[in-house]
Amino acid sequence: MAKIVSSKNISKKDVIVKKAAVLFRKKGFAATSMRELAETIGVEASSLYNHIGSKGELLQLICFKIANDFSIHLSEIEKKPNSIVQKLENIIRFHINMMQDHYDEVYVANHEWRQLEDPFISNFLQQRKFYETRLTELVNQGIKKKELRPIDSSVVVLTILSAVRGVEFWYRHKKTSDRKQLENNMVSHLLYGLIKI
Amino acid sequence: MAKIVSSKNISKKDVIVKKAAVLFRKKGFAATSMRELAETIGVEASSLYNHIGSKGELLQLICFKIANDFSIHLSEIEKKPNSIVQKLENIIRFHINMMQDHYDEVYVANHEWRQLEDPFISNFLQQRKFYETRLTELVNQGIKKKELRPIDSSVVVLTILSAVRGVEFWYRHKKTSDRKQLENNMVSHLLYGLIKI
DNA sequence: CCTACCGATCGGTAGG
DNA sequence: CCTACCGATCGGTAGG
Repeated sequence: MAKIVSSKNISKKDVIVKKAAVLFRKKGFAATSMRELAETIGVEASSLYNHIGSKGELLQLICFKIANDFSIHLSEIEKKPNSIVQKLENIIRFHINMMQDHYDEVYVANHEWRQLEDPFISNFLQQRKFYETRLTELVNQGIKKKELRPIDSSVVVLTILSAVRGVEFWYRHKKTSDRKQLENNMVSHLLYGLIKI
Repeated sequence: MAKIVSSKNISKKDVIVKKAAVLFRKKGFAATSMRELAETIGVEASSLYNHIGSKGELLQLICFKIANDFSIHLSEIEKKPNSIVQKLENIIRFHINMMQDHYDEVYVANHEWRQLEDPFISNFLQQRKFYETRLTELVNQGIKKKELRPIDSSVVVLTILSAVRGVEFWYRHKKTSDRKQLENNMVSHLLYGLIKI
C-alpha cells in the first residue's frame, strides 16, 4: 500500500465547517437548515452527524476560531517595540485583511454569535470584552504619550472596530476596486481624519 | 356616546410591531416565533393575525420605517445652505441619535433585512444604495471645495456608516456613560482623526 | 380574542 | 454513507 501523501490536509469536517460558514453568512444561522447544508456538500443530512455533533457545534467552531486569531495577533503586536500609532495601524490593517481573506467566517462571528448556546455565548463575550480592554489600554497609552488626541479611549476603540467591520459591505457593489486602496484610505481616515487643515 | 379622546393614539398593531422589534433584535428574526411574540403581548399566537398579515410583514414595517426616516432627514440636510463639513457632522449626529432613540428598530433594520422576502429585499437594498450614493456625492463636493482631504469618497461613506452602527455596542457595557459624550467623541474622531499633530 | 388544528419542516437518532 | 423515522415546533387558518 502506498502511503497517502496529500499537500492539502483537509478533512471532511473542515469542508462541512467551511460550507456552513458560507450558508450562515448568506442566510443566518437560524434560517439555515442542516438539510440545506448537506445538499451543498452532496450527502444526506443524517450523514453530517458522522463528522460533527450538532448544528450548534458548527457555529462554535467558526466563532472561536476567529476570536482566537484576533487574540493571537494582538498578543504579537503588544510585544513589539513600535509606537502606539504604528501598533494601531497594524491592528486596523489586520482587521481589514481578516475581513477580506476570511469573509464568511468573520461575518458569521460578528453577526451570529448571539445564536451560540449558553456556556459558549458568555465565553465568547468575555473574550471579546478582553480584546476590547487591551485595545483601550493601547489607546490610553497613546494619549498619555501625546501621540494621540485626547478622545475618550472607549469611543475610539468602538469607532475603529465598527469601521473595520464595514469592510463586509465593500465587495457587495465594488468588486473591481483594489483591496489595498480600501485599506489605505480607511487607515488614513481613521488616523488622520477627514477635514483639511 | 362620548367621543373617544386619547392623547396616545397607539393601535394594537403598533404594540405588536414594537414588541416584535425588541424580540427580533434580541434573538434574530428567524429564531423568534410568533408564539413567543404573542406571549410577551399576552394573547394567543393566532390572535396576532387579526392585526397583521404575516410574520414577514412585521419585519417589513420595521425596516422600511427606518429607511424612510433616514431618507427624509438626508433630504432636509441637502436643502440647507451649510458647509459640507456641517452637513456631514449633522448626518453623523443624526445616525448616532437614531441608534440611541430607536435602538431596537435600527438594529433590526441593520441586521435582519436579509430575512426580507423577495420584492422587499431588493427594494430595501435599492433604497440603501441610493442613500449611500447621495452621501458619496456630498463627500465628493467637500473634496472639490477643499473642505475635506482627498480620501476615496466611497471609503469615507463606508467608514462613517460603519462607525455609527457601532453605537449599538455602547449600552451593552457602558450604561452609565453620557450619550452626548459618546456622540461628541465619535464626531471628533471621524472628522479630525486620532493623531496629534 | 380563543380553541383546535393543519401541513411543513426542523434537528437529530436508530440501525444497517 | 444511506433509508426510515422520531418528537417538537413552526407559521398560519377555520370557525365561532
